[in-house]
Amino acid sequence: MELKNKNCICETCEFRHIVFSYLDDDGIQELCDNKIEQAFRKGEIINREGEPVTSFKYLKSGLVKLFRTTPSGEEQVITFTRPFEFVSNMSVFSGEKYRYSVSALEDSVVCIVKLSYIKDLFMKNGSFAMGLLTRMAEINEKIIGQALDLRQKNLVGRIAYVLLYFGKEIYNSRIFDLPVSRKEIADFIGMSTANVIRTMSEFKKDGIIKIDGKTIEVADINKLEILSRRG
Amino acid sequence: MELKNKNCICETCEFRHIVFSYLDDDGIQELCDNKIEQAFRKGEIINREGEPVTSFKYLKSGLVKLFRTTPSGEEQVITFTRPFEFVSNMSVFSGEKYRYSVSALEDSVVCIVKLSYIKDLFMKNGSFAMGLLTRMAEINEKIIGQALDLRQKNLVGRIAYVLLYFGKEIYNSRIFDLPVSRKEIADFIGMSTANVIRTMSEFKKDGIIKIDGKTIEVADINKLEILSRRG
DNA sequence: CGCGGCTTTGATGTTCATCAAGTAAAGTGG
DNA sequence: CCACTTTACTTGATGAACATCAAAGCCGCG
Repeated sequence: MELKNKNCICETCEFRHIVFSYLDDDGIQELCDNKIEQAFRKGEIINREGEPVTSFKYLKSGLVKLFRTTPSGEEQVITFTRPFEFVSNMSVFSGEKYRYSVSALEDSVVCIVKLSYIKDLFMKNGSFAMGLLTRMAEINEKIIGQALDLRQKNLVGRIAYVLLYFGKEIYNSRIFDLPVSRKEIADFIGMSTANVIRTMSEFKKDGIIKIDGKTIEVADINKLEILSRRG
Repeated sequence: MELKNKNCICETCEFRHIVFSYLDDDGIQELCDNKIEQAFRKGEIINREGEPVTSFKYLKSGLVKLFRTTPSGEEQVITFTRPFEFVSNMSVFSGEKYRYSVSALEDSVVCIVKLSYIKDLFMKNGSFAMGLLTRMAEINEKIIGQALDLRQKNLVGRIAYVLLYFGKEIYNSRIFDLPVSRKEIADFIGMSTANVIRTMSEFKKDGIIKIDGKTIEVADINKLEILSRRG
């Protein structure tokens, strides 16, 4: 976990157009002064459920998972997010403690902004506030929609859905390396690890996907989509 | 579906302290001028999934359910909400169309505010914006948390959870009339109607609850809570 | 009064979790 | 770099949990 307070490069950050599109150059400069970047290696925890929220964070690069731990000690994976989706989630404003944990699935860089600064900005700059609200709304809709999508499907449908999700939403490629273990997929779709593996093996036997360890190749996307829909 | 553009009584509306606590008297007066009240009878649709969002709505009195319809035509119930939780949900800012349908489970009154007015207010009044964001965040956390809670439980645990939810969160009473059919409970917890009924009958047999049609009395809340936790 | 929808219960079958045992892979310390 | 340990993965067999089907009773409503 390495801390680098780089020279300010926010002016050219591609993020600017997504999150802070309503800030002028002075505003961006000020943001920069209140921001640090932090790098996390694969597997490291970025936020821990229950700990106080002290800053506003967003993912600059990498891939993370949101999850929570049930009273009985099992992990529930809530969703996976790429850059341009916030890491802090709504916990920032809705409470003083993180509702979910966040960990890095790939090496990731997180921008960390003083919470008081973001709140101040939010109060003063209506456009910024509107942009932030809209973005947060989208993220929540995604999480809720995913949960509902999965809920209505059976095992086969859920596996197909997840594979399509990684292929289309996360990697935008027919071939990709799964960033998660089979168990994490199980924790995401709410099924047992053994059955996740079994179902993936069957997809392989049926020529729908090819598997080599973590590497997945979608061989028959049509069939996968049918399975996802009908599941 | 009856429309009444009452004389303005927003100054004394208990809502004021929840949603619009950061508006002064002039602000409230203005809000009133941009608002109408609409009454819905039990069973009526307030918002329909897929239709354009034209106004900002919140529940003044009554009880509603949020739901969506799956491609195969089944209903998925997302959550139930009482007054002080918004009806519009995040759809208002995150997209032009409603993501979910909303219908009245009891006779309900909805306040309808011009969307452009709310957006304008949001832009100009930072405190209002902050209050709104916080509230919306809470609602989303509730929905997501409920979905995750239910996901980790088995049939028995889910039924126990739902009964406790109605008793504690919705009615705050040991005896209450279920505002939903058995099928709607099934659509909420993601189990079959037959098994919802069966499980409730077993709770009755075991003396955990008493059932008389829609009327439920929680006889042994301890046992119910244990079942909910262990389920 | 009769129809349709909601409720109830039993019987049956499918789906999925669990257990177990073995293999591969990945980290760990010498 | 190798032996060791641990963790992830895989597959089969078994049983539990749950859906589905069916038939009957109930209730509200036109």
